[in-house]
Amino acid sequence: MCSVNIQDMKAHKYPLERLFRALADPTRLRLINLMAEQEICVCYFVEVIDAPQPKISRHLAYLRRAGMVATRRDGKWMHYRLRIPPDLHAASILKTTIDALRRDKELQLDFQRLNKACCGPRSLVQLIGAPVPVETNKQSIRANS
Amino acid sequence: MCSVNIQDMKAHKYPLERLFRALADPTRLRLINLMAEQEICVCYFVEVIDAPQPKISRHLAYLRRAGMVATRRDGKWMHYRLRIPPDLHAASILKTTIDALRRDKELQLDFQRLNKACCGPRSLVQLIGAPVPVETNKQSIRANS
DNA sequence: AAGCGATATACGCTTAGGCGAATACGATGA
DNA sequence: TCATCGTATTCGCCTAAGCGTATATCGCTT
Repeated sequence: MCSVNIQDMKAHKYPLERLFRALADPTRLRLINLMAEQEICVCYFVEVIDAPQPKISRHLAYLRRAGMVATRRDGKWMHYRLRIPPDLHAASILKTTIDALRRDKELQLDFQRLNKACCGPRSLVQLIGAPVPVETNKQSIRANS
Repeated sequence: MCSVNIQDMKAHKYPLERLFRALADPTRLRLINLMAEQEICVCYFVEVIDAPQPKISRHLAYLRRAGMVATRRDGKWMHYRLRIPPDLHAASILKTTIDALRRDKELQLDFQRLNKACCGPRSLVQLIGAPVPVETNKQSIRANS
């Protein structure tokens, strides 16, 4: 269920290199920002980021190969959540990154769009019965803040 | 003297993206590790990392364009030092990165090679009168540790 | 001014990785 | 089992950026 295929991980010279490559893309930063608190369904990513679905899936696949997210299937829907890196330095870097993203005006709009898509009058939840995001990851990425 | 050409900086969507791209390369991580405590002359980078000089210069130029290093000319020699990012989150990420690099066995060897190149019996200092590295950056990147 | 040592840049090539469009896959429900 | 919906992957194209080699630039020294 939580597919994280070790074989898929590209071998980089230093462990942190993989983390930095994963973080070096604006779309992936937006995805990570949205997943910071909650497990999120792919359909919300597509709605909020307003990009072609294959683009979203490709970046999620990149994060999966980098070992940064875990997945959970729920019928037709696929949910993604952040994984806390086992390495303490990497975890610290990711946490600081998320804190920085939360302060970005533009990324705050993503949360607004997520709320609207999720709970608004014409939300996906009501229109097609999409699953409501749930706070998971109890030992959350922000638990130590 | 401290050339940091703002125009050169490539425009990325989010400020952190530039930082992550700069950190997403093994050679640049080695350079950053070596500069963590001291201003370093290019000739030592070439000696320690044991790579073609143009490769070193190119990666240093990348770091310069990303605003991560400052330079000081001393006759024929060019010294590079880390700049503390003005953004607090970026500074924190860089500091954590350096802490992580210091724990890497392979990168510790770089310091050993630096010591040998600098102070050993057949050191560059003695052979060609290369400048001795000096601890600069008094408000050092590690000052707040 | 000429020559040399230290460093920087230009050139051509190669690869990683981004994109849109098309298509494949997998689960559900008729 | 077949259609549909949500998601993933493939394809072809393009750009960023890595590399080695060659060459340019910049200070110093004579």
